[in-house]
Amino acid sequence: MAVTMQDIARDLNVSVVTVSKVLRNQGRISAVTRKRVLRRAKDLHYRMNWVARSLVTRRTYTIGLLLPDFTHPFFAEIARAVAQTVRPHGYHVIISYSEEDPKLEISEADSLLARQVDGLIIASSQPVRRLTLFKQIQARKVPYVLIDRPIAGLQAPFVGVDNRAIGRLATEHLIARGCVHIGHLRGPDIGIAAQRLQGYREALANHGLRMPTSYVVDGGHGDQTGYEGMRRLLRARPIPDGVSCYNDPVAIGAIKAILDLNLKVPHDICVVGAGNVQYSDLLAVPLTTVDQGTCQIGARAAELLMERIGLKRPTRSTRPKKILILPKLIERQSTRR
Amino acid sequence: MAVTMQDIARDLNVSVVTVSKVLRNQGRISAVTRKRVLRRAKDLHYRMNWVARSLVTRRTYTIGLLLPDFTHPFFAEIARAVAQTVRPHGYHVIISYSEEDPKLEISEADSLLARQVDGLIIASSQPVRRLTLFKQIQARKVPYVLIDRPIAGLQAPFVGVDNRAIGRLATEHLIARGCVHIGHLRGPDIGIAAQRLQGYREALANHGLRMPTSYVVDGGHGDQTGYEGMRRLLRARPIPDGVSCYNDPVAIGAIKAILDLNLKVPHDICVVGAGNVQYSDLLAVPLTTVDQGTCQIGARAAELLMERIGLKRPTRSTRPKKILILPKLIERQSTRR
DNA sequence: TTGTATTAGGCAATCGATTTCTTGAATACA
DNA sequence: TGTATTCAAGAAATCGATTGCCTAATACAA
Repeated sequence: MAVTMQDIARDLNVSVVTVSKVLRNQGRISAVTRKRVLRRAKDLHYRMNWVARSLVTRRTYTIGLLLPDFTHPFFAEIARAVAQTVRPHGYHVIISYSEEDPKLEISEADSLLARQVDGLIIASSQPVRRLTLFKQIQARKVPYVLIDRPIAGLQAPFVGVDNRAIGRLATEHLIARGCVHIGHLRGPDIGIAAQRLQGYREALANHGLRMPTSYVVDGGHGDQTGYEGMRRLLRARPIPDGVSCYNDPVAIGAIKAILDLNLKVPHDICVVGAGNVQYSDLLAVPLTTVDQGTCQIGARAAELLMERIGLKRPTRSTRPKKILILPKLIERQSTRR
Repeated sequence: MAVTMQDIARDLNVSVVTVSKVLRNQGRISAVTRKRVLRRAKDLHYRMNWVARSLVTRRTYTIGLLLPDFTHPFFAEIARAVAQTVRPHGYHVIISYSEEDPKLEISEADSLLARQVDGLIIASSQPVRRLTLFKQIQARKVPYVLIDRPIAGLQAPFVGVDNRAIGRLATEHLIARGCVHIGHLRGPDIGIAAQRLQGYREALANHGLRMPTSYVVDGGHGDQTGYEGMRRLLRARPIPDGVSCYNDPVAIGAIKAILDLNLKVPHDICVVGAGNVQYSDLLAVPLTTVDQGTCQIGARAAELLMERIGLKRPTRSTRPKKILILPKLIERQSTRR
């Protein structure tokens, strides 16, 4: 059986209350008693039972992190940043993943709440306009922060990257590198992909450029689909001399397609990805990409959550913060000419 | 305030005990009462308070996963496999990472134990012969399983990959592909790297081959060091026509070095990595590698832990299991000729 | 001397469940 | 009819802490 405060109290002929107070540095305790308690606690290798404490304080010092998939480097890095940020506050992170399944996401969220987590960070895969999950969480008055994927029509704190800026940055970089026929391999995802596409268009517009509609092609979200998308894009005339891609895997697929046609990257065609995934610099042609500040997303989200957990009274007054991380262009081989 | 069993009991004029029994499907309860309780619970959106339950049952249905770094795809995948495996048992996973810092690892383990986790899975970064951490855990009688890195002199369940087999498989594959001058870029890590090196030597010996000592070169553990290692290896005479590498990043660096000298992979030199990291097939030359069954490691470790948590009496009788996952060769471009 | 503060520490209730033991009523059996 | 058995439900103790209020002792001021 583990050592409890009772054991210490009994040994020292004091009450558990006294022990508890000493161990929390709280209340008025004489130096002598304090020393005795501390001493005995150390001797017995006493460790607090956090479950018991949590029951009465209603704080578990645990947050839930609900992601679609933490194998993906993007989410893995977020997880690390979150864990790192909350650690100094004495918090731990319970992970959970939904595999992009809205039902599973709800049941996992439920189960995290049952464990009395003090807060939640969610990259939700709920379909648009399905707010039940969030309403439930709100009803339980558990603070939460959304990340990566904003939910339309929801008043909730959010941390994500500025996807329009990503599209803009990538495209402007191509323009700066002298590309004049700039295509875009767009992604499948409605929200994010659409915004990156919009950024692409904005950049063009800002520079008074117009591209044929055949320059925007669906590139899916993986290297396979990126490859196929690029094949299609390469049939456009004039052949593009620059491509901005929905994400890195798509860009990698695109580069393959280009090389397979005996064209050169970046000599004939420049390629920009987005995401700055690990190993981006180990590829056939190291990929210029837009870094989406993954660490920052995790860290800011965690900070925001800590803040909201901190204030007991959920201040209805202030509107929930939305934080947009500014992406940053990372130039590598694939556009350097 | 959240709904408790009390609320249900009061509403129905029954005792909490009855409610508790119904909700756990335990004890003798009449169909009528059961229905009433269930009904009311649903109406009030009752959710169990797991903290309270844990206090008395001494089960938190939570395990701790202590890794050096879960940003690394290897560990990320293990984390996923673990979470997936324990989910059906009603378990959740608290993650913690040590950043390869033994001190931090100890304090994190401590803090996980204070949270009353039911078990621990650890990829430890304790230096050799420092068993204090594990002795501590054992003293608390919390089941644990080591993964990836075995700890010498410790009687503890372990799940990892057979590293000798990795070296052997890689090298035998090169032999099968007709390579006759086979080098090895070894890693820095004493335990694992040494075993892979040994596997390399075994394979050669099994086929009656002998290589000059200059064929074994330190390749570090990243692509940068792998690049440099390969440069050195390329100065050996005769120039190797096959290289087995400590891990994938090293192999990727090696391929770069080879290509930079205007040699062709696999035509002039075959390269085999180890680890089968994500994106291995997106590289300049898709990399033949030895898959180390990452998922399996996580899954088996989790199963083992569930098993040990299951039996109340820690059976001292059976010696702790050591499970070695058999690696598997994945052939891609870099050796296909 | 009396009254008021201050200090050190403990009592009892509480958090929200589970567990063990009882109890009273209904039913079965002799 | 009397006794044994079964059944549904509850009382009380418990898990290991925290919290608010109380008390006794000492110090200080009037």
